[in-house]
Amino acid sequence: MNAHPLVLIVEDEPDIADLLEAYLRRDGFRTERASDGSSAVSLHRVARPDLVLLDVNIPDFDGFEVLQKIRASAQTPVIMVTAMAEDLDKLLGLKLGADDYVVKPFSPLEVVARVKAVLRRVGMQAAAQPLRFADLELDPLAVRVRVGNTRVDTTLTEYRILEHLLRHPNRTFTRGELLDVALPESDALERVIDTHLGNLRKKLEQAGMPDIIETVRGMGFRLCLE
Amino acid sequence: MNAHPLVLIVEDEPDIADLLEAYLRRDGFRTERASDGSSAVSLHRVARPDLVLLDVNIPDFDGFEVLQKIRASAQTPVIMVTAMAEDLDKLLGLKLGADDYVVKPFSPLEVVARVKAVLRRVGMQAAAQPLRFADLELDPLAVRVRVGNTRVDTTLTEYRILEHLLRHPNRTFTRGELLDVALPESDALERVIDTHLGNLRKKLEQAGMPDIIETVRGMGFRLCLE
DNA sequence: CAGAATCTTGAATATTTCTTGACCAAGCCT
DNA sequence: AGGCTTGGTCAAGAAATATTCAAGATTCTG
Repeated sequence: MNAHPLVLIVEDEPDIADLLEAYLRRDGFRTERASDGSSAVSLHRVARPDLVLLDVNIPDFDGFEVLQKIRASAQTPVIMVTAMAEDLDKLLGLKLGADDYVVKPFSPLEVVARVKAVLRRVGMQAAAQPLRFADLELDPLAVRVRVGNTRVDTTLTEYRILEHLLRHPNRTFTRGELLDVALPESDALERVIDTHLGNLRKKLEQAGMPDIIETVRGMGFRLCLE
Repeated sequence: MNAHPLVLIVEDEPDIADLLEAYLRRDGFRTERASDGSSAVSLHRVARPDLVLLDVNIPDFDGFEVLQKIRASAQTPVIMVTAMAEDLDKLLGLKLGADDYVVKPFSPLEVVARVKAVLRRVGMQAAAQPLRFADLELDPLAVRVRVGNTRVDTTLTEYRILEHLLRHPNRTFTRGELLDVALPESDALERVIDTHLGNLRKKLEQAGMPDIIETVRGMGFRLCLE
């Protein structure tokens, strides 16, 4: 089994499928898509996903039937997605054995959380995708930074600041924003950020990656890509 | 948006609605009220509020449905109000659904603070697209200027002046107005603007974009697009 | 509980940006 | 043209802001 679990998204509205795909990929999942019942079943047979996100209302034949057919051949975890609360009743009544349910409208973050929860339950770990820029590599799971082959030993706060900057490249953040991200519960002065950033810069420079973090005088800081 | 943003309060308990209304008005908001789902939707359509404060438990149809119907036609920011922490699950993520949420019992001051925060966030989103004129590009998130591929290194004041001019092309501004925009707290002489503009012009020229800022003798300056 | 690591603070230092005033150039008016 | 007003440029000093450093506080760890 791969370190990056494969999720099969069965959804006929392309916008929603896009959204889910984007969020899942950002968190290190691979995805496949099907937009109707029969292709969902055949894709399941071929791709052997680790989990299926299954909309109830799809053309061809509906989510209930898909679930049934899937379950006939495998115990792949399935999360059902329904547009209406009424469907939920039906689902629960049928006791078909979906592993979880999500009702539209949903937040993609919530869906990702549930996917992770279900996978955890069945004993699989979601892999977070490392963030990269040039030689800089940042691994959210390990909470670790490397530049090329040398590892950079950061503290957690330094890591958080760097991760945030890397997730929003080029954007300028005020000290306040960075403080929120890196030390949410703290009531330290905004100036601590200067210190942490100073330490971070020093470590990055020693690792051979100087000058990535620019200061925007009178505003804050930004990570400069290019 | 008006100087006094309009908030639609959807709440079936008159006491609570009164309270919210009082606090919001005291802070310069205009308010409208609806006490059930269908009137909420129609009022939203007619009044076009800048923000909706939406209780989940209301008669007719519930807050989630109202949110859905509102979102079907507009991106009006919505803050959900719920009585129970359990509902929160559904609200979390904030990406597809509401912009923020509040759990009862709440302090009206907190609610007002969140209303302001959300409006600020939305206002910033409007400001988030890069401004362009020909090869000139100005990115408000990054707080950075480029001409074609070369970056132009401006100070924050220079940036602010340029942004303001770019947001109101062709309009002539007095030195006083530009001073207000770029250095609101300062009590410097108006002539500082000459210096800052001079520096800005020099930098723009070096980047290959000369003569965009015209001087209007006896008046001030303008950015000339045509 | 001790030791280590990390976070926080304030002071000293360094850097950038702002402001001013002087001087020169350009436009405007009679 | 000549004088007067307004704008441009420059450089030096002032002010604001960032960086560094070291020491104390706090939190984590064994």
